[in-house]
Amino acid sequence: MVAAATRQQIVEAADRLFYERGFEATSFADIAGTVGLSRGNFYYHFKTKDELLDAVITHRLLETRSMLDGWEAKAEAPDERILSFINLLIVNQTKIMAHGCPVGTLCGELAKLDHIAKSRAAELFDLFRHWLSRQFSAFGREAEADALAMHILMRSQGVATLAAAYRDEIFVRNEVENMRAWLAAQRPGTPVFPETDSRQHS
Amino acid sequence: MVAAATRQQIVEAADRLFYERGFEATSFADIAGTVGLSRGNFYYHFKTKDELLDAVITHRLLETRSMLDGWEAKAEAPDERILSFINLLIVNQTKIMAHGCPVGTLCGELAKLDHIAKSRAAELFDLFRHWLSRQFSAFGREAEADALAMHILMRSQGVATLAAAYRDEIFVRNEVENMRAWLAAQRPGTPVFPETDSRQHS
DNA sequence: GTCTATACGAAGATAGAC
DNA sequence: GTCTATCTTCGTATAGAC
Repeated sequence: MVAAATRQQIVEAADRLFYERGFEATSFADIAGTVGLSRGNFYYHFKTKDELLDAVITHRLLETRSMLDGWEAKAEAPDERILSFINLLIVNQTKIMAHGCPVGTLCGELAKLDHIAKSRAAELFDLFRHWLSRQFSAFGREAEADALAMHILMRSQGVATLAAAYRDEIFVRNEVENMRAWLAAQRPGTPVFPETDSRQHS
Repeated sequence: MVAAATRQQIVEAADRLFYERGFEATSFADIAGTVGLSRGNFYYHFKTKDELLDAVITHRLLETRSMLDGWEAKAEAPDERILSFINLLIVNQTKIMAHGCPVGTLCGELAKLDHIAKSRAAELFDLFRHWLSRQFSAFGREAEADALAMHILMRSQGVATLAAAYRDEIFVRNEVENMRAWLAAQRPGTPVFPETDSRQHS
């Protein structure tokens, strides 16, 4: 096996296991076992666990960028693009109910460990934040674009956390519907009454 | 030292360290060092780490119940009581920006570890959920009380996660303000327009 | 590039003296 | 009830053969 290919396999296995079990709880032996490598050979590719974590974060950053590019290519309208973000909670529902949001849980774990890579993991949030912010600007909400981006990011994090705690599909569907309604109400010039009701529905 | 007092000291130290560093990352040596005990003596009080975790969760459940009772005693009006919950994000802002929400992060970690105590930790969420639900019922929103409770719980989790990732006080204040506005809009009979605007403000 | 063998330290847990 | 000493397991990391 070519080194680059093996390395890639390791990164992808680590990516999955870090998400499913957490960074600290995943051992080199777990990853080596998944890939079908010996523990010894592992160190030919990654000298330390932190180096591997860095590669995993880089991998996630690339994948995230590619996903955001895909959403941009798929729709011209900024609100349709933002809907792609909201729909991620549905698309990844099963995984999220089992393991939470990959970004939120990694950042949370690294914060508690006071890990050097904490700020790099937060770049994953930044990717979403700034992409969303650009969409809200294009939506005609330049002045509040960043706050709106943070708001919807906040909601997706809250939904993911409670989805994992309760494994409740109906809750997820409800909140996704609330997010869609909220988004519709953000359109400039939309009459606030009576179509958009800030009152929550069950 | 009386056994019960030492035990209580251990539980409180573990409670703090589990919150600050996480359950797995906290060793018996850390806790013993904090309390000023030898590692050996530790096992006189708790035979396993899981037993200690159980005691910590029990302790948190008691403290949470007592806090909720306090909020009920302090205000008759259900919306004022719910405001106490929202204000928790401000009262505990410093800790939350450093370590996230104690409930959300513990549930998240135990979920990844697939730990037996996961469901017990989720009882902490249940305490808030059902208390909030009762307040929304008293507020005149019986039919949607549980969904409203989940919604505000979701928001507080999302705010806590992003607060820890960005350590941004202004974001927290903004979102707390949004939560208050949302709550005001939940009062039955409140005109939706023009006072309550579902549009987000920066 | 991959393997086996092994060093080293950390952490959970136990035994037995005081 | 608290201590010291010790056992065991596991996980990171290294050395060196193939």
